[in-house]
Amino acid sequence: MPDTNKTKKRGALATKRRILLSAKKAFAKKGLGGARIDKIADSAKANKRMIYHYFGNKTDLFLKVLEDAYTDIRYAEQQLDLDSLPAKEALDKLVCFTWNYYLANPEFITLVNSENLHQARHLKQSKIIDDISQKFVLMVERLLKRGVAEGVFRTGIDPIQLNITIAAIGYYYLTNRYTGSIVYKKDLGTEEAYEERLEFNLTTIRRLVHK
Amino acid sequence: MPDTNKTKKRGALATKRRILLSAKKAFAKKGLGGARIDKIADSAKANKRMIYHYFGNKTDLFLKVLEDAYTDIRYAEQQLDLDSLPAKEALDKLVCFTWNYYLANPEFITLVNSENLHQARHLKQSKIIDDISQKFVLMVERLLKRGVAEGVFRTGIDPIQLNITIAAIGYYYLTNRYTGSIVYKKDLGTEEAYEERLEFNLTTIRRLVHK
DNA sequence: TATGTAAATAACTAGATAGTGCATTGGAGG
DNA sequence: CCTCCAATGCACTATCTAGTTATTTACATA
Repeated sequence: MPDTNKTKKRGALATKRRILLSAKKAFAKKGLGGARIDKIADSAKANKRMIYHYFGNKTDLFLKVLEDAYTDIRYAEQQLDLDSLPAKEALDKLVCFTWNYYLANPEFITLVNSENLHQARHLKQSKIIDDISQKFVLMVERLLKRGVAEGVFRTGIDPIQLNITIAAIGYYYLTNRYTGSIVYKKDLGTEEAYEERLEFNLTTIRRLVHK
Repeated sequence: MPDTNKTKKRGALATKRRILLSAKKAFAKKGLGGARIDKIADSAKANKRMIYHYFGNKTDLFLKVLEDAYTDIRYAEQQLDLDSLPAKEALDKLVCFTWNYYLANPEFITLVNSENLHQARHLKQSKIIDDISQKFVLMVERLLKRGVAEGVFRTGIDPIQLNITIAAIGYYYLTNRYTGSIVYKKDLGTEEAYEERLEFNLTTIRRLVHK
């Protein structure tokens, strides 16, 4: 019988998954440089040797974690099915989704931050990122065109700049809420503060595209 | 003759300055965890011992670098003299200034990023941040009120949310331009790309406050 | 010129840290 | 039951790192 590849001799796949999950947490919390291989192995209830066995080295492990993070968010975006909604509602939905995704998956933000600190050195080598990104950009492009056709969006909006802006107003708030809470002398990390911010972001984007 | 405290026996003040400058570069490039005390000492053309002599330890040095970075930007903002301009022009000026400051002082961004990764643990202990931040928040508050009085801004805009948004749309673009260039298959780091982004940001904020 | 003191240096320590060589184990196929 | 190999475990290394101890050097003042 050939190997089913579902579970090898001794839970190989499960071990791999545990390592990836622990690595994601560690890299998100401490960055590539700050995360420790020994601690990742421990918290994955695996042996350090397995990390090198399955992933080669620390930076390869980091790349894999990063690729998975991008794959996950891009997949979730595709499930939004924006094409079946009126443009205005679709855009609102995208803004809400982006915000809620960041909130529910804080590792995504800090992983991306860490990679940008390294000037995307690892992601540049990735062979899967191009594919999954393209669909996402096209989706927003279609949405903008449709909004113009429906007569609710103005013309001439660059989809890339819009995408970046939607990400920025959520992402920045969440990454910088710690220093922000000190500078503005207000706890930006409460449930009410989050709701207030989402409302403000919806206004910002609606006004940006409005005719 | 008592010590003038300008330059002690052997360039103490100059050594301190060189250490701070090197530390700023190192922390900005690698983060608190990634920066190396030995390398900071070397590139400051100082001895490692001097770092401990003048700054105590690594985290204290980091806090000092961070405090200086905040002091610098808040000081520069005060020089804008927004109160003497019509509200609309003043707001444009603030958006441009923020963008150009980030562009000209990339260390500021990465230092703040690093501190947020640590949940502002160090800045919380700072005794000077509160003071310098307050003036800044009040400045934007006055600007918004004046814009309403002049009849050019709508009412009910939260100055904190506006501040955060102005920072976000510049800051996020610049920190994430590396992964962004891959995702959007477009070099976001060119001079033209920067000009395009600033233009877009001005539009975003103008539309956000517009009556 | 002598002297006290701050500035600077070098060598060291104790503990981490990424990565490896090699032995062991356990389960699937024969 | 046996055999084989992927999965696992353990101990080791070479290097690095924050922080320290002990010492020397240079200058301002008397």
